[in-house]
Amino acid sequence: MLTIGTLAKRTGTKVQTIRYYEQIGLMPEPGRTEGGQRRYGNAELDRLAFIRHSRQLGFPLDAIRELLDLSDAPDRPCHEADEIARRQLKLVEQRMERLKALRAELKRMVKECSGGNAAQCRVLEVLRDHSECLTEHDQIGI
Amino acid sequence: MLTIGTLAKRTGTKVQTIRYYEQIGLMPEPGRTEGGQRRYGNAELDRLAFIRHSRQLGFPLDAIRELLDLSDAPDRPCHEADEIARRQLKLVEQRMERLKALRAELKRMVKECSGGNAAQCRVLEVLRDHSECLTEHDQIGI
DNA sequence: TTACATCCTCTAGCTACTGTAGGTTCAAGT
DNA sequence: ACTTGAACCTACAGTAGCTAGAGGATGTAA
Repeated sequence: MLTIGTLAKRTGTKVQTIRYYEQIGLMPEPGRTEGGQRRYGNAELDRLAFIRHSRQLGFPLDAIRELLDLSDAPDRPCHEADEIARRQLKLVEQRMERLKALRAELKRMVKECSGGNAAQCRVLEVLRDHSECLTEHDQIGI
Repeated sequence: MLTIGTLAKRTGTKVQTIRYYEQIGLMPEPGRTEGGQRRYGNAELDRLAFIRHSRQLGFPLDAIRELLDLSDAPDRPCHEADEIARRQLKLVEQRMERLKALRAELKRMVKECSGGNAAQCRVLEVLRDHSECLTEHDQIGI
């Protein structure tokens, strides 16, 4: 049986995060000692590892919830999981494109900084005037 | 004089966002009509455009605050602005690297999906076991 | 004058956690 | 058996950067 602290260490999670996952129903309510402390088994360890790994791949908690449901029902066809992964892949690719444009713009800003004072600063100038942009970057969420 | 709605339209901002910027001190308190409605001039339009453009380039509000301070003091040397931009560029480059690794992993997951049912699904399997990863991806914030 | 779009304040909610306060329990050492 | 100290407990507040809604006031054109 594992304490919450041990579980946290094994999965690279903070203790509070585990309690948070329990609160939102992503982790089950575990057994308790007489004194009221949580104790976990291997099933919970696996489940948390799954959650953490999915998070590292950028899946939002909602998607992870769906994936866990699928994982709990081995008979269901897997194209749903595939679709969730494809959706995530698409998102990642969109983010990459956006970051590429931003990087180009930032590189240009930094390169053109004259090193004088703020009045002539190209960095500030570029920020002041969107029309100077070489690239399009129209949504804000990165 | 511009109403808040016009200002919002001109800068591609939501009305609530402008009020939020005022609340956190990023935008100044504007003049009001007798009835209490906000009215803006061109200085505010420029300032908001600056803020929005900086946000689109991924600068956090704190950095934008610093940039606005610099922008308000044309005599200060510009290396501070340059440094903020460089910091942002570095962040963007880190994010790109991370996304590249994630994309590789997701592509592999999707490619190997057998199309059977959840029990044999590679997507779920890869998520279950981090050791199957081909790439390292250890922080969560994307 | 009337209609109605737009404005106002205030509050709560979103994601995914993280931190803190104040108190309890567990396990190891003596 | 007793003490000590790390780890646990709950509950609440805070983070970034907005966004949405309620319920009511104002501005403007016909």
